[in-house]
Amino acid sequence: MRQKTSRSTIKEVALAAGVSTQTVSRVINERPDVSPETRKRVQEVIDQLAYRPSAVARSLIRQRSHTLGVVTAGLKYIGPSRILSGIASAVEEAGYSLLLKELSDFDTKEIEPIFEAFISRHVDGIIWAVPEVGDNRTWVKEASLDVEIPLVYLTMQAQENISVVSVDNYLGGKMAVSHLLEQGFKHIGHISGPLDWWEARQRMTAWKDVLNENGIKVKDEHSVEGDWSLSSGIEATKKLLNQYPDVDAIFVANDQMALSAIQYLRQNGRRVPEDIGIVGFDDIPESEFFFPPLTTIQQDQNTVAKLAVEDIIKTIESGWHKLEPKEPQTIIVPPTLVVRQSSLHLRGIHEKEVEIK
Amino acid sequence: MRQKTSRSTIKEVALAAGVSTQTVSRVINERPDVSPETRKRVQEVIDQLAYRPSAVARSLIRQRSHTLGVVTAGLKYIGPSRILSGIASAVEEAGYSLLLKELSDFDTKEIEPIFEAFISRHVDGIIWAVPEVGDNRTWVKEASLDVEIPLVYLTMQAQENISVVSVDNYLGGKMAVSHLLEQGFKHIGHISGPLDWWEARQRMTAWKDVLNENGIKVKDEHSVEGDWSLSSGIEATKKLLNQYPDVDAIFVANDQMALSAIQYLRQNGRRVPEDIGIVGFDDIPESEFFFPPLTTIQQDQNTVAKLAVEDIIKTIESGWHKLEPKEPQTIIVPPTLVVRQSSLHLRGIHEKEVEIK
DNA sequence: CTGAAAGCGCTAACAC
DNA sequence: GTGTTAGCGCTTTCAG
Repeated sequence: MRQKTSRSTIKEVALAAGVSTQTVSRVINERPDVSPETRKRVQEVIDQLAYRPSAVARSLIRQRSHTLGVVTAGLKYIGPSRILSGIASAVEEAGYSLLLKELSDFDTKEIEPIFEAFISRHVDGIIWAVPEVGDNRTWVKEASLDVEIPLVYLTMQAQENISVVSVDNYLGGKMAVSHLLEQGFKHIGHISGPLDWWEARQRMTAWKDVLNENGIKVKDEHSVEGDWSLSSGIEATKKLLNQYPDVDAIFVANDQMALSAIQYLRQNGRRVPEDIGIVGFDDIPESEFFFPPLTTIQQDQNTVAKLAVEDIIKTIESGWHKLEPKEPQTIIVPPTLVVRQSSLHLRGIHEKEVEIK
Repeated sequence: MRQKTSRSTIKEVALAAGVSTQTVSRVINERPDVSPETRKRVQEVIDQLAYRPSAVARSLIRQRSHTLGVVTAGLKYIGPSRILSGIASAVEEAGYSLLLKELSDFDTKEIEPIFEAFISRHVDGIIWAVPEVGDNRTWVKEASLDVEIPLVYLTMQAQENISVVSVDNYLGGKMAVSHLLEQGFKHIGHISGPLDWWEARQRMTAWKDVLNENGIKVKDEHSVEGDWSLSSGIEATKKLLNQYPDVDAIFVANDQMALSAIQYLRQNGRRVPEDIGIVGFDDIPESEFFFPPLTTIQQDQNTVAKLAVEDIIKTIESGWHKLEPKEPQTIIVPPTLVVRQSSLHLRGIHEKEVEIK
């Protein structure tokens, strides 16, 4: 028969089992110093009353909530939700709960109240999984100064006194552009993300650096700024073709823009990869099934999430107190180049000849 | 100067302000019965010490946590994350916090521990935002029987004694197929989602019903089951063309499969929409920029999320107790047909002639 | 208007 | 082994 009245307390269990609350506490915490018979009797009562210890009361007395605060932004995009998914399962696995806050705007100033809510709920640690846009990093750093709680940042520029876990965007950019060069492309343009995003700047800098290292002059009109969206991919491509007519390959800062770029190019009589090679960034599910399939840089966001959770929990469980300065960790995860058809120039040339015949 | 020691308590504030903790409590709760001078003095101390009342202690004494438990699954897909995003902002707006659990598997049996964790943390209500797959609904219903907490289900079959907020999948399916008929298509096939999903069955049933109502015989080989993924869209299309050679239009149960279907058709020399019309379901961002742009059914998941949150908070704040049987709410949100090029047969015929000339 | 006392559900520290 | 006492940080009586 089910217990349908309100949640039962340790007192009620104690009463029903004829022991003190302390003994019940010992049983539910699996302490050794309880006689087998007592334990059994208490356990039976617990099962019968469907008693569940109150995590709230425990948090109060233990000054530990076994809860992590997680801040995200842009959940409607695929990247942030994949990260959150990774965080959620890692947190779960570690036996913690997850208190979620979503920032409605990337560079919002509602950072204070978020920290306050977390503190007031006694979270044991905070994971800041908001992309670095504009100077939101500065605000967070500011706001986090009087937070005496372990804090890890995701996808943010590594810096002193701050623990960061991130994919190596710069390396990814280098891999993409080097690959295009190896394929024999000579005039490699770039469609960047919004340049107030740190990730976008990293990818763009990598593009410039690789070209420079290979003795290729980079001019301003060789790149166009997009905003990550499909529609901006079309606009940017149009503009780039215009201001850089010689372009024979484009490193596009994310897959969505790359996909719409390909679409636009094909509709305008440019073949991919024969006329123009394309490399994207992210490896979204669509990329593999596009025509032509998109060469791209794969970010292992699951690993990033796991590492961040592991790191913060290690800090928590080591009993770190803000008083001692902590040694911040910087973990950079390398991305992977996934080669598909959209960038295969060498082979593309042959296909071209065959088709033309 | 910043306060760098550990969190301050109401006691410390009281001491520093020379009043009792009770008075401090009155100030932070904005009770009227405090003299202006006292209030001011206390407020100053609060600001100076950066005092934040402990939500944990409050939850304990008030037996209300101002926290909602939310369960999702499949966060790596775009649909669930959009819903979660809507939930998160609605919850925030209502002044609640959000405790998140992700089910690793749609038909997992780890439901019990999730409820237990929520109960133990004294959540005021639970939002079950996991798609109905297989008989997971039954398990949840089972597990929720002894949960004396307001509970709302998202995207689930409406039923007795359960509050449900959902998009009208059946209506969406009808809109899609009716639209294709109006466009003059005669042989409308269907690529469904996995049929252990309730949503997939709803959409499929609608397809059948509309055809039947219009005197069209539906045979088994007129539909193929996919699994929502891009790759399954290709497989399913191949199979459908094979077993239903006359097919001149396809209602595809989600946009991802629709996109890869279009891709496959075009690569195999079938023009969309001239030879085959396509309608999808979901309206993902890509659909608008595809070639041809995809006609689809738009689900307003944000509205669904908002309604669910509003409903549960209303129940909570009405002081509902499980003892009284509650009158469950069923809210069905209608979807919208978004017409783009992929389904325009009437116009398509003219274009065809023009092109051929 | 303000304070003292009691207690939310649990556990730590000590007694027995 | 088990019970008693005290108290986590706050709010709710109820006096004054």
